[in-house]
Amino acid sequence: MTRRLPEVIAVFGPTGSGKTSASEIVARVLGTEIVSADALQVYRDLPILTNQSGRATRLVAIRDLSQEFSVGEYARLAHAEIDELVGTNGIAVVCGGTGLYLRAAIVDLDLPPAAESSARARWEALYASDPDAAYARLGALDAAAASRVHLNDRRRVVRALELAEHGESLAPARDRLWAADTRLPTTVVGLELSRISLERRIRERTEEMLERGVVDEARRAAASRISKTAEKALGLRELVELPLEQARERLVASTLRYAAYQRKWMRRIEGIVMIDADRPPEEVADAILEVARAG
RNA sequence: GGCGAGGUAGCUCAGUCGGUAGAGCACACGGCUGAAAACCGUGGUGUCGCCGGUUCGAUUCCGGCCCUCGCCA
Repeated sequence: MTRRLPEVIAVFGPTGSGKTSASEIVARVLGTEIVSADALQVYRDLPILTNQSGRATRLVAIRDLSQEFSVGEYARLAHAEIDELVGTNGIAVVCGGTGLYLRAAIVDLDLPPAAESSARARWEALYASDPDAAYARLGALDAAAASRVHLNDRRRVVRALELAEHGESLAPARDRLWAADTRLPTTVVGLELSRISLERRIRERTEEMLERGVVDEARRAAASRISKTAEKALGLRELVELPLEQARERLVASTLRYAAYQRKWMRRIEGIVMIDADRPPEEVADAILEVARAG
């Protein structure tokens, strides 16, 4: 008899680390399903560009391109999916490359509420006309939040003002972003890969995307109404605007850059167990299961 | 071969009326609590094509050479 498994296995890693294939095997072995932690895979009209798996994965392809999406919304949905899987199968696999979303899935971030769009527009306007005044206003309303936010960080200054206006604060009561206290017993695994292997995989995958028709996908997306969150998908603009050769190189380069950013997240997460991902998915899956069983 | 334009950071380029140079992007590091594939902060990484001349001092002015691009042969 193996040791008791955690209720959540979270798999994090850079794009191209093979976390999806490995997680699919893990989920199948454990008789459960995957909850995605990816901010762009939520969009249903970008299956190729955002590397959506052909298999059913929760929280993938749930939004139209015209819709905004956010961590707050994601956190609620993810908790519901995880709780359901744990209820029926005893365990859930969370897999994704968006660091903040992965954290939001496994930790209770206790995010303050969303702002009304009229309030946001009002503060945006103030910031646009006079950033110093907006920042000074924040200092008066919520000094703690102001001290955490830089004057030039328009997005956060505006957000902090929205919250301060309603007696909420951007400065959290408890800092849980990096803390190890999870909602449920959780094992967090990080997939590691040398830069060389990563680059090779990203190049291969980019070729594959082109063969599968990303250019058309991007053209269709660009022609439709697209939200601020969806338009950030790497390569979307380049694939539409640049000649194929240039678009290909830019996509590879920006994906590599993104992978480096994801590595930063991996390093920050407390209690994460790193495993070598430079081997076949079956072996990676075995390694993940082993880590999970070891507690 | 002739004429013209150019050679400055990893890339694209600005600049120095002669006092060893700076932007954007890239890169590195850091931050982040409802846009996170987002947003923000800090950092210049350099034989200023090569050789010589003038000068206290040349990346800058002068001469020669090399290379790139364009036009004409």
